Amino acid sequence: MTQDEGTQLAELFRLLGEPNRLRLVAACLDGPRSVGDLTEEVGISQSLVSQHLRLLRAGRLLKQTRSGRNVFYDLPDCHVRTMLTNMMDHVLEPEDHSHEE
Amino acid sequence: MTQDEGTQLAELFRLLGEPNRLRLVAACLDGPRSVGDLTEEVGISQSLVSQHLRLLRAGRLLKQTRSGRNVFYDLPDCHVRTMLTNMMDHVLEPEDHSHEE
DNA sequence: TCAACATATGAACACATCCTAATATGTTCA
DNA sequence: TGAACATATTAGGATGTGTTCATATGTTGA
Repeated sequence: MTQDEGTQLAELFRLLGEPNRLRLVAACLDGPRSVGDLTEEVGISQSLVSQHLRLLRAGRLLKQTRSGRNVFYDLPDCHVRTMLTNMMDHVLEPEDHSHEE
Repeated sequence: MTQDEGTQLAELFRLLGEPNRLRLVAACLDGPRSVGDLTEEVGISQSLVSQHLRLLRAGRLLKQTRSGRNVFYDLPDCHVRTMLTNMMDHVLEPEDHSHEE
């Protein structure tokens, strides 16, 4: 892992390292969600949702699509979707301690 | 993903979301490293290395083993190792944009 | 065009975080 | 025991981050 790769990778983790932001991303894993839906689902203020969505957009973890009055957020491509899904699965799967030292 | 799982998972990502810490963990993926080795490999002060190692220990991403004057850091079990290795692989693998919208 | 809705932005504050410098703790060997 | 080495801790300052409140922008339908 080069110095630069490390910095980029850390930036990705940093974005996912805030509970509200992680929930926003997780909520989009099953398909596009409007800001209103996300606000309700995550249970924080609309303003705060928007602030976090801006960061996630800037980090290319979510993309924005307007449809009428609503703006929908979704993962930008299948690579990111696969990566995040796998990361979630790995981290959330029940731990097997049988091989611990 | 429950509220609580989200918080725990975010905490893991937060720890990996700092470049120096991420490099410390990455440096341990190939096997135990002494604090001295890590200090040299990551290129930051010994004090700072220790500070970050403490956080990684607290978050159970690394475990500590003393051997004489040296203290070695290593991943605590194969689950964590597998998880981190996969995460690195996924994130660092060259992106395939052919299916982007 | 105007009101109502949906989302985004800007400013400000409290708090967390990273870092450095100095020092403490623990270990080995003479 | 004491000097030298290896690692950990503490305190402090600078900077960053999450949040709220107020307000701006963009969109629809009457």
